[in-house]
Amino acid sequence: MDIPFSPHGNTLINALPLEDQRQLIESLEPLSMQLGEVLYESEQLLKYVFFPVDAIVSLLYVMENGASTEIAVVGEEGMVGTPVIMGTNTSSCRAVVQSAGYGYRIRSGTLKQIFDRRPAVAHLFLRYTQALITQITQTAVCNRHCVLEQQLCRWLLLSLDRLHKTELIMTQELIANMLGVRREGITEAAGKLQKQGLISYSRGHIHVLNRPGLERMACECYQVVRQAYASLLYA
Amino acid sequence: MDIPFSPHGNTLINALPLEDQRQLIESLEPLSMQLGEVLYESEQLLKYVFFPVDAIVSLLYVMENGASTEIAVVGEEGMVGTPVIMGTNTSSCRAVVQSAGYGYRIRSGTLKQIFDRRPAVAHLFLRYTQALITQITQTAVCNRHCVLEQQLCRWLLLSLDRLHKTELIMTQELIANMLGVRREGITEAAGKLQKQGLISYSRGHIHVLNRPGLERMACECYQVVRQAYASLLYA
DNA sequence: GCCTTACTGTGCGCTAGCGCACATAACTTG
DNA sequence: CAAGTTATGTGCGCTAGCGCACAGTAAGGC
Repeated sequence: MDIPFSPHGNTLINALPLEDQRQLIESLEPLSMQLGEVLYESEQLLKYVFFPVDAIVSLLYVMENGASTEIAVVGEEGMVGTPVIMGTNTSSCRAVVQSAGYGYRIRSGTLKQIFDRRPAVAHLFLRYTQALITQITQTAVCNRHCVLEQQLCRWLLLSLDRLHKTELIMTQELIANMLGVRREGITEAAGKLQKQGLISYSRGHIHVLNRPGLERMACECYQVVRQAYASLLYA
Repeated sequence: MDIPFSPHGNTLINALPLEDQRQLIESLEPLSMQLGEVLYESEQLLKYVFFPVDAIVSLLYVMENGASTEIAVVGEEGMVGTPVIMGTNTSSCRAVVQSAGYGYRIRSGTLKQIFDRRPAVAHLFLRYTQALITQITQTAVCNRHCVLEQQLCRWLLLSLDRLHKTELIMTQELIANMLGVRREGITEAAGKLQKQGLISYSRGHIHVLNRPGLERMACECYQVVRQAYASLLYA
């Protein structure tokens, strides 16, 4: 396969000791992730674990009536399929590609073996999972207490952090599905942000014009999550 | 210490192979947990990990403005302080005793050592943490999409499952703080349940009269969590 | 037994977000 | 470039839950 990988690859993998990294890379398989692609379905056997490079993946819970909520978002800083290392072989969430790009995958069994035999891998991946838990926690809090406009800011910032670009390619419809709200609600909230000169919106293309402003507009939830990921690598 | 422990103790500990169990029990220290007691504060060093026996503990996130949300509830089926085994020494949540009772505690460092050296312990505790993640996930979903009355049912059922009694001792004020809603909202929702003969309420004492009815009234979120914990021990 | 304190019930105006129905407006495809 | 498709903007009535104010009412202390 001939895939134009980002020069930086996946942070989680890069942070491993060289020896462990080599062991892991041997079993990695590059793949391209299309917008909307479902990496795994809820309650389905997790055949692979994924490491995004320049793609973003959403962990989405879908209710019986079709209502959905994004529980967390994963990019180049993490992995998709943490239940595998936790010793479970299914997830209650669906994993959907939210921003197309590239990444790696590895067979669940292979990863679990490496995880069990290599303490440094176990240590780092568990710490990552803890950061993910913090993100899920803040999603729960934010869903309860923050107004839509703030939630949108948090969501945009989390996506920005994982894309390293100022342009996001996503429709309001898509964002609404992720946040579990009406599309019209996003139109309104995004309109306000645009009026304040923080973003510019046009048919599926969002340009972030003033990131610090966006951060000031977001609720505290964003900073909590950011902090959790920032401290991940320093211990 | 002479504490009247429940005959059954903590499920998580009981499920360990005898050898591992003995190792763990050596370092356990019994303690009584008072209603409202804070086992650990958010962002504070986790000195101990706790194993409730007949107490229930809430993991509570408190926002800057004082608004709170319960993220998960832990009883005799689990442990309080999972971040320790994940390799982090703080939590973004506060742990508060929601129903008084007894339990054990163990020094974080000691537990981490046992976790690192005993694969069976690691395996079980990680599986538990995954079930906890499912609970947090459903909290996020429920906060977004379910009406208060359903959420109250879910919450009552989760508490019941951990108490093995039909009487809960908790005020509406307390429940409101846990769910992150107004006390008046609980008055109204509880009133409806009472009118339907599902519970009877009086000044801090809730009697569950019709558990199956309560389950039918709850949203799907409860069953998802229940299922996650049920399958925990069978693999 | 009285009095304080804690718990619960109720009413009322307000707001955020929902559901629905359209009206535009911009890409895309033939 | 016409036509269909997709994305966004807007309006309107509706509901759940909030914030506040206050009225009962049980429980426990002295």
